[in-house]
Amino acid sequence: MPWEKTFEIQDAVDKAMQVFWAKGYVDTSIADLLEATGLKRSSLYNAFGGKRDLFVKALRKYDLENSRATLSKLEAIEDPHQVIQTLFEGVIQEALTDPDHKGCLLVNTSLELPTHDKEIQTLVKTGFQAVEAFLKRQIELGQARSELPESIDPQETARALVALITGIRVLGRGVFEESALRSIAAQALRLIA
Amino acid sequence: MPWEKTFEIQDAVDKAMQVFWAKGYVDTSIADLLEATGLKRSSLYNAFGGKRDLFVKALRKYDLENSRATLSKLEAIEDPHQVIQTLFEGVIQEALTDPDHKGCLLVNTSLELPTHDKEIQTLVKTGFQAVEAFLKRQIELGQARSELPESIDPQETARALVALITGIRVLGRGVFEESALRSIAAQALRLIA
DNA sequence: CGCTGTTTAGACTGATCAGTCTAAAAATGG
DNA sequence: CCATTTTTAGACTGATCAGTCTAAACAGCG
Repeated sequence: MPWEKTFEIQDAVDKAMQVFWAKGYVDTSIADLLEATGLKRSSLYNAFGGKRDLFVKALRKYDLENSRATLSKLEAIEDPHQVIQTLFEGVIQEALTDPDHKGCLLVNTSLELPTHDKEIQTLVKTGFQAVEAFLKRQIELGQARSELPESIDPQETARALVALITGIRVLGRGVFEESALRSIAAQALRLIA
Repeated sequence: MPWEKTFEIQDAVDKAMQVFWAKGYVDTSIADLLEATGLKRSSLYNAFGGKRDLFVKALRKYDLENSRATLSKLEAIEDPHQVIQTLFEGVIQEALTDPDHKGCLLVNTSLELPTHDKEIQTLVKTGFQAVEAFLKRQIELGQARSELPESIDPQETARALVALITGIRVLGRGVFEESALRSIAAQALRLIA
């Protein structure tokens, strides 16, 4: 018990996350998870409770290490306008370069499990709220520094930007081409100009 | 064969559509469809080919009778600005009043079957393109009548509006409250002002 | 009424699913 | 090197899935 195997466990969650991300919750079978993690059936059920619990762990990991980590990195940029532009560029880059077109696990989950599970629902909700709050802060910061116009409403604009990112995430999975996605980003910048 | 039962068939497709819309493709079982349509197993497999074929029929019906029908109705309004505003109001109203938070079947499908099926993929894609083209036409019409500023790019703006609608459709399923959805609509109108 | 072809009723099939359980293996601490 | 505890291997369970098939009911038409 002092001796621990958290390394392998985190690695397994990461592998599981990739599968859930690519195939969605329902389409991912235990067999898929066993293959991806390399774990054996009993080990998986022993280490995590079952499919749902593993999914929650994977979703938490995604939220922390993909979503929020991205926001943290962006905070290093000083210019708020540049922060938002870079955020949209990153989302578009991900949509264009990912051969599997996985999109965003939080967005995908919000559509797949609309009412099913309270815990997951809350997780998704707070994930989105984090992005909204981040954008609102950046806009306010930009206004305080007179780099963004005072005329725009930070709260409302942040929400619209979240909607646009969500749109890119969904439409980027096969409906829109690169030029269309870039159009969205361009219009997003118009909202903060 | 002269004697026909197209009435009942269309009715069955409609019932099936409601189930697919509410539960998604994978979560809808044949048993669900039998219960909803009132058909018996053999009748369903006889009338339609199977689950996937029935889904395609349901999706086509949705595209025609929900999505495109809405656009047609909106075309009766003369003022393009009013058209777009009414469109957004309608989407928000649907999100707020539907107790099941079903969202939009085309949006839901675009996330559920990203790569699976060529025919469905195309169906979803053209559904979105219809909305984009509609919005582009309205913007151009508004510019021709000098009711909308010449400075905005009809194509780009139309795409951004599609992304915002998609965002509302996704976020309206449980992540955003009424005020947040209204913020998005307000910012959408800023894009055409 | 009786013949023909279609529709219904529902049992059945084989596959797959998530999750459990037992017994062997491995690793710990003494 | 032994005893205790955890981990692994994989057979097994019961449920559910989409889809098939046979036999009975039921049309239409002569």
